Amino acid sequence: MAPHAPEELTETWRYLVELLSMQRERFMTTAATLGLTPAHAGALRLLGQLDACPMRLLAEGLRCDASNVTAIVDRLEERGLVERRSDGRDRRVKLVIVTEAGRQAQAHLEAALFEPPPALGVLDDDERAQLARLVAKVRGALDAAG
Amino acid sequence: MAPHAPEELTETWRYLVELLSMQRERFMTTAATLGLTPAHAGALRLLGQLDACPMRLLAEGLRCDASNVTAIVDRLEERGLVERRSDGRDRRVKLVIVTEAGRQAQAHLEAALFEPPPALGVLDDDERAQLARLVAKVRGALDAAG
DNA sequence: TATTGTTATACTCTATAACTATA
DNA sequence: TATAGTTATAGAGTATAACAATA
Repeated sequence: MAPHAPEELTETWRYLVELLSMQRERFMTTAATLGLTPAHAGALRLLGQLDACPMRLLAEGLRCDASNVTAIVDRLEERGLVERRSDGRDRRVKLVIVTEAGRQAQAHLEAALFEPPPALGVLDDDERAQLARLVAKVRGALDAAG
Repeated sequence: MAPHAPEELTETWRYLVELLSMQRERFMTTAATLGLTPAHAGALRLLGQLDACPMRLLAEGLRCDASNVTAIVDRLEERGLVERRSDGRDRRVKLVIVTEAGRQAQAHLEAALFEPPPALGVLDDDERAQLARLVAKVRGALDAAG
């Protein structure tokens, strides 16, 4: 680790932060287009990682109280994006299932979040490879640090 | 512009987005440490760019209704981070002035937002220069696009 | 008449506590 | 007794409308 960050790196990082801020706005715009608040969009996105998710688990993932999840899933269900289904083994738990329409909404949200911004198109093949290598190296350090 | 983003770039961008997410948490943690909600912290940060900011202008910067700014500035004033002062020329407007304590809080928030994460320390001088060049190029395209 | 900041008010989001049905 | 989901309710955040002072 460097003792303290060099000026040059600070400036570079600042631009990256600005670039990524625009990405966040893109996500919120996409969510609004789908008629979803950021919270609802976040829930739907989280559901993309599990086939059938108990309400309780969803609350944990969203880092909010379980009582809120009821309203959030209500809303998503009204829009036909998810369905509630009983769990066969434990009749207390309700599983949230993403519908086909929900899958499409998820795809839009994922694209808004993770699709590289057009500005990256100015990089040529070599530069893209360079950038990929640098980011991979940083990521390696990140994973090692936990 | 590339016709569509190559897979390799998508993966690179995804890691960058993850890195920024951690940065956002760092900002919120710092805000909480200072006893500020994200909204209040954002207001204080915005005030760092102007010596004396009319309430109305602050509302624009925060992209919220002017009526909210009253409560936000009230809170910041209670904590001794800002002061309200009348404008000499137009007696309708009140200027928000950042106090010395406010300046210190601003510095903490700026650092949390823009200080490069420790993971970037794994890059050596050459790699830092490479990264700076690539990001500068992307930024150039971004500015050109508006 | 228009504008700045404020207040009153309503709607949303989120958290706590109490309730139900299961386990 | 403990747990999953729900409901009732209270607190913050944010928007609209009406108001007083000033332009």
